[in-house]
Amino acid sequence: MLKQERQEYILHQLNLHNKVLCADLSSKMGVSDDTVRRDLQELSQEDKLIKVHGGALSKSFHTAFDREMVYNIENKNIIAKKAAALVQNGMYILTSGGTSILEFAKSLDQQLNATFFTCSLNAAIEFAHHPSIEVVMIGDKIAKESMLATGASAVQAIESIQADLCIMGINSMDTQFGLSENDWEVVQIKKAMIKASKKTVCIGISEKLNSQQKIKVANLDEIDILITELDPNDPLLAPYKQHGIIIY
Amino acid sequence: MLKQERQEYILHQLNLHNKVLCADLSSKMGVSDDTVRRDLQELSQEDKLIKVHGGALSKSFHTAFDREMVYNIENKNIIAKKAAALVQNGMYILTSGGTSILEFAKSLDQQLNATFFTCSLNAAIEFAHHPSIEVVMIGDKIAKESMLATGASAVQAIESIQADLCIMGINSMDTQFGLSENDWEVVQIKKAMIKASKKTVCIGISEKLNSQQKIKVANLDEIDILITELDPNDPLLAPYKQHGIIIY
DNA sequence: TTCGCATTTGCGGTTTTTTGCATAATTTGT
DNA sequence: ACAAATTATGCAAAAAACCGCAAATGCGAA
Repeated sequence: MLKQERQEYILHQLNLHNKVLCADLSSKMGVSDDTVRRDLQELSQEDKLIKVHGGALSKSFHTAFDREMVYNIENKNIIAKKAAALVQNGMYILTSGGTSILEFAKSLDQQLNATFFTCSLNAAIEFAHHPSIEVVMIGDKIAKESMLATGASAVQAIESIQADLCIMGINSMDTQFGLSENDWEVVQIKKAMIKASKKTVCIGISEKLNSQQKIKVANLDEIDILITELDPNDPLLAPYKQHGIIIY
Repeated sequence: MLKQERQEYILHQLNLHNKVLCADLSSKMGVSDDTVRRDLQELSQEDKLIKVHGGALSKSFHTAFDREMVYNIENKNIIAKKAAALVQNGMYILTSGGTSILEFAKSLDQQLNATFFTCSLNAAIEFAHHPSIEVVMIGDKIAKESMLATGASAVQAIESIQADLCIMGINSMDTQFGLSENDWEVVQIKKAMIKASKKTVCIGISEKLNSQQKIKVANLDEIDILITELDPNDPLLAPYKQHGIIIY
């Protein structure tokens, strides 16, 4: 077994189990403990994993959080305020989940009277804190990573709604591929939401722009409005403007 | 189990329960008391927790000290553990919301494989933190005070379920009036849940016993099991036992 | 292919870390 | 104050990591 091969295998196992044991690896790969140790040491130096006595732990599980998180909250706040301005009394609004949406929920005018539909547990809670708006949770099996209700029943429920606005946090957007996601179930939900709304608003920090993921949610022509933290005239947004999307 | 893994597990448990017992940890993780003690000592030196006799306390919790709170949380923990013991692999379980249910969710065995249905946003989130159980959120209009989905659609959804167990936090219970609540919408949900389950388990601190509220949820004969923080032989529970309810 | 060179790998011996146990000391609750 | 439970301490065995070296392997060039 080649060195590269081994190291890829180690990282693969680490993604699967979040932990690997030196002894396991050496017997599985048919090499000596020392070799495994050296592999782990290298990978650790490359910052790919965390080496511990007896094996290694996945890095993603341990850290991975709250570095740029803090930085982005400011931007998300700018976005949230712009989005909140679009909401008017009496509207029926579908929303996805995600941190941008949570900020949006916090930014809503306290006098606002509107009805929000969402599949996201966290978003539902945030909306429910608001004094006057109505919140409808769309239920189904919960996808744990995203805390989103997904499945046929949720899609059906969404299909039975005629909303004025769909406010959607974006993961990836691109002039070629449009709006895309990595999770098939979530994609089904988002597609249904867009279909069920008169207008679709995408919100997200500009980092998410010009990137794509595996599964397409919608073409750009299905998107009506795009909100980022940038100035509407920022050149980064020009290509989207050319596709007929209104930028705020 | 690796050392770092153990320590992360300890901190995780501490976030969940605000308190851990040496003995609990050693049996859960399959290591000796001494090892756990040494782990706690290290974590304590790193300022990650506060070590006390018999276990450790969460740092954040210790600062905000509230006698009443602590007292009730301890009781709710006792209740939660008893309730968790009733759940077996493969079961379909309906649950209501409330703090007792949240504690119950935290106390579930990490290896458990079961499916939980709930109308409570908070409960759904808590269940979804569990590594292996399935969570189904039953959606509808959110009642803000209780963060519960209520309404005809939710009731219908519940009616289409055949659950093994219904675990219900109680607000008021009484030998005369049975189980009662103040919110009409919530009552509809709870009634539907009891009807949809083979067995109904009521959980709640003993304070809630021998009190009644405006609207009846169920007669005592519809309740199979009652769990409080008290010893099953406590005289306070005797009248309920006489009504054929099993006490844990 | 074959040769030479750099890298990689395995092994023996040593050091360090970790863990569990026994016993003594301490704390807790009654 | 006493009995039970919890903790500290010292110690020994096992596991893992480290070190240096020689053999093996991979790789590029002749």
